[in-house]
Amino acid sequence: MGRHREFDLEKVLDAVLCVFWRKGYEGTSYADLTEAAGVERPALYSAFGNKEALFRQALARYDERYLGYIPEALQLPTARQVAAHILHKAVDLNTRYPDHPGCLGINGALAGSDEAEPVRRALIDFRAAGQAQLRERFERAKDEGDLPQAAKPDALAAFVMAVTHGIAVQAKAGFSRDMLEAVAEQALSAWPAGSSAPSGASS
Amino acid sequence: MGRHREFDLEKVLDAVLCVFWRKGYEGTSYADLTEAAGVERPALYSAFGNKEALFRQALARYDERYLGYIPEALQLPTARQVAAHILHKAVDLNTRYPDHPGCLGINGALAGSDEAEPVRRALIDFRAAGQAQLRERFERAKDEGDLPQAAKPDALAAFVMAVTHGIAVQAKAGFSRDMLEAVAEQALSAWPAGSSAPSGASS
DNA sequence: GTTTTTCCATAACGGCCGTTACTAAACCAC
DNA sequence: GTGGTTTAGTAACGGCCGTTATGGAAAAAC
Repeated sequence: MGRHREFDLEKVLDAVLCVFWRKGYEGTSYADLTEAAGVERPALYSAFGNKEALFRQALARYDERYLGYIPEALQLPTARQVAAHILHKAVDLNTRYPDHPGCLGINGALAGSDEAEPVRRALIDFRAAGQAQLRERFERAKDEGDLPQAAKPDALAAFVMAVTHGIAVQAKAGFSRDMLEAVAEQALSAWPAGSSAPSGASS
Repeated sequence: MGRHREFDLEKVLDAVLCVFWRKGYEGTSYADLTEAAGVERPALYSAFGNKEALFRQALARYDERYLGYIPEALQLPTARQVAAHILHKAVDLNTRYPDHPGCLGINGALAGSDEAEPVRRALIDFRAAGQAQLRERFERAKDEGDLPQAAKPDALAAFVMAVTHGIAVQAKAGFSRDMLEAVAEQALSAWPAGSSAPSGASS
């Protein structure tokens, strides 16, 4: 039934993802995308739909390829370890690729024209989902005595996310990995102590 | 000699500033600007120069009109008070105007097309200048014993800025003021204690 | 081998971008 | 009042945007 596709869908999506990561959603043009992917415009349209659909698929791939450390972190025994794991992995992710520093969720769309509002909304929801996972994990920690009864899981989750976002902003500004590690360490130095740690030592 | 300007330069700049604040640099078009300012395009060009020059003047006005709390904070007696003042005022600034939440420095340009790189650079320098002020202030605090000898002023300054940036990102995502206050408080809860506080109680 | 279906690529679409001639109007100096 | 000068507003510029119609090449079906 007809001609075969001549390019690798995943490779193209990876190339597209890197461009979005570096230039944001609105800052990326189809000229950028075709150059990076080695595929002409109509092929991108037929394979992924329009620009917004393409970005959403790139975001999903970003999640599965680069954000695996979050579910990883959520399974650690103590809340502090969860936070530490997320913060340090975020530092690493934000500085690992000099060609596209920072993270897609922050770089992609903070401000921009009205037309891109749905995409910004998608990114906000994306971050909110991660934060909700974190909050639930901290609620469990509170039940387990790993966080003190006075701890506010939603505030702690928001704090960890805020530091993560701040790190992303600074990574995009060119901060060194060491400096970002120091930021993460400082954020952790005030972590509330619970009455009992379920298992393992702190990271 | 010649015709008089029919509009108030400062009012126009304020209107322009609010648009940039809300939509970022690249996301703002001259159609947006003329509508908000009530002034036609050529008038903006003759009064402020091109779009980049206009943005830079808006940024300067943002500094003098909304970031006065930073020099204010730098004069407080203890480093912790400095950090607390900045964090809480940042929360306030980021949530005070529902029409343009977040802060101009973050909203303005995190990612975008290559053409806007000079503007992004200007914003990065802008933030770096603030961070350098903070670092110098913390170095003084270390000399005064207000911060422990082991404290790293540059890391502390980067941390305060990171939390500030994270708060800006979250404000733009619609977080409540209370939640952002909780984030700021959590950031402060780990503040390193010095051997002596020069004067006054902690905020 | 012909037909049919699918994909690739050139090229073009209308629309908005930032920027600027150009013309008319308003003001000062004389 | 007249001339010189600065501003205001209309309208247009070339260029890039995201998107798509179109025609030819390639592979499967018969």
